Amino acid sequence: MQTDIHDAHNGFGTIRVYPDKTPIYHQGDSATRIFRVNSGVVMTFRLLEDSRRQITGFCTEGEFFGLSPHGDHMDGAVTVTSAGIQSVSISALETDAGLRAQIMNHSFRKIEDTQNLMMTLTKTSSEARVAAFLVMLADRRLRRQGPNADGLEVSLPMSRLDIADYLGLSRETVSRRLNELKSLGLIGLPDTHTAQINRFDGLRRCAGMMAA
Amino acid sequence: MQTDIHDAHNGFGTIRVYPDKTPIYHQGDSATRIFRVNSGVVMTFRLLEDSRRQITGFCTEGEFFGLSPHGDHMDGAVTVTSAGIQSVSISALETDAGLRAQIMNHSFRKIEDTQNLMMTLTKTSSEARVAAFLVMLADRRLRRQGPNADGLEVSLPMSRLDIADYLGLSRETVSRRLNELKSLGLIGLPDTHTAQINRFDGLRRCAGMMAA
DNA sequence: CGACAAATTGATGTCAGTCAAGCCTCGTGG
DNA sequence: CCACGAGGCTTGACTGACATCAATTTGTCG
Repeated sequence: MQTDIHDAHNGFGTIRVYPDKTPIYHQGDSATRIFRVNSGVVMTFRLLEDSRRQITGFCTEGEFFGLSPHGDHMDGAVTVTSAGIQSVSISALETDAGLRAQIMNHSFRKIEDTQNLMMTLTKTSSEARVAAFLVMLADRRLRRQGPNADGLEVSLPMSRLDIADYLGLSRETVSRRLNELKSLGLIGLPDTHTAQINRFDGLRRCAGMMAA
Repeated sequence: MQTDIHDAHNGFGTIRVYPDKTPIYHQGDSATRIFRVNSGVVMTFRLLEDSRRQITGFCTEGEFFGLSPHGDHMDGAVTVTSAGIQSVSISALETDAGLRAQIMNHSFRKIEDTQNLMMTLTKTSSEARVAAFLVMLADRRLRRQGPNADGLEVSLPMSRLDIADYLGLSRETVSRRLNELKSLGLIGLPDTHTAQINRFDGLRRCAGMMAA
């Protein structure tokens, strides 16, 4: 029996690997499947008429995306890096109680995450937002790796513009604030797509709240 | 048999009427019940350490609130006006499939609403936000009443500060933009807590996008 | 190695926040 | 019935943070 990726199953429907910058689905497409990131990074985003963009999330291993209330996707999804993605037909929700519970749990968490993001975007300075972004990535990595906080390197596979569209800033401001955090000694930037966390506590404090 | 409000049932647990400005639950409380607005207006909000506040929603007739992923409420809830509120134990989710479906549907819609709010807060001018807020209230009313768009009066039971904390603005800016929309002829303000929609299309256009 | 895209850096403008003062409304008590 | 007071709303002047525009520099991929 050949292992056609379209037919490969491991308890959550078909599995497939996509190269980076590949659209998984488009905003407005009818939603027939539910997706889960197996490896790599996927970002979801919403577009406005005038081509403005809000990135609604960066999904990594284990996270679901593509959940839609009615027929249509309210966001689009694209791989940031090469990514392994599992998917299952939406109809599986009706039969599989375990999956349903998992999705429900994920939905609640998603609401919380979205509200957290909203708080960050509306109540904090550009510096705090960039710091919060780095803290989020670092936390995510720490959850999977050991708790060696300081000295940790996190990868930033997305472009500055992607970060900007996630944080509601301009790409210039993202650049400025990153270099500001660097000159404060909180982080290092060995190369454009890597950040080194020097003082995690300081970064957290920065993310929490910062008047100026 | 006496109709103790605590024991009154109509298919969705107990019913109770609260006066205005009454807390229903507090942020951080353990979540044991799910709520549904029967009449009146309830607002949910999240607080930050330094007493900043983000209002996450104004709930009216038929809307659920108080859904929490884990044990604790991630937001607080207060009545804006006098309000009739139904509630049911969270354990009913396990037994009642219909309720579960309803809640699930609501959760998806909530994610969408929250993302929409986020778009509004991060991508639009203060004028557009205030216009969008009025459009939302008007739409909500139109869904229940006839489709006589223009001339419609919507009530603003919440304070200017509440609106500001919903839209991520200062109370002064809310005030300024409301009066601006008034002098543009799009709305009328017969009194502080009432807005009259004069040109609904214009208001929509304003809400959609506005450079200046 | 060369060309194009992305990122940085600098200069300037603008929108909304803050501070401060005045107004209007409503409830209270004389 | 009216005077007073308190809280919420409005209006104005000023400030500041981030966007925008523009020019380099750096990075990447053929």
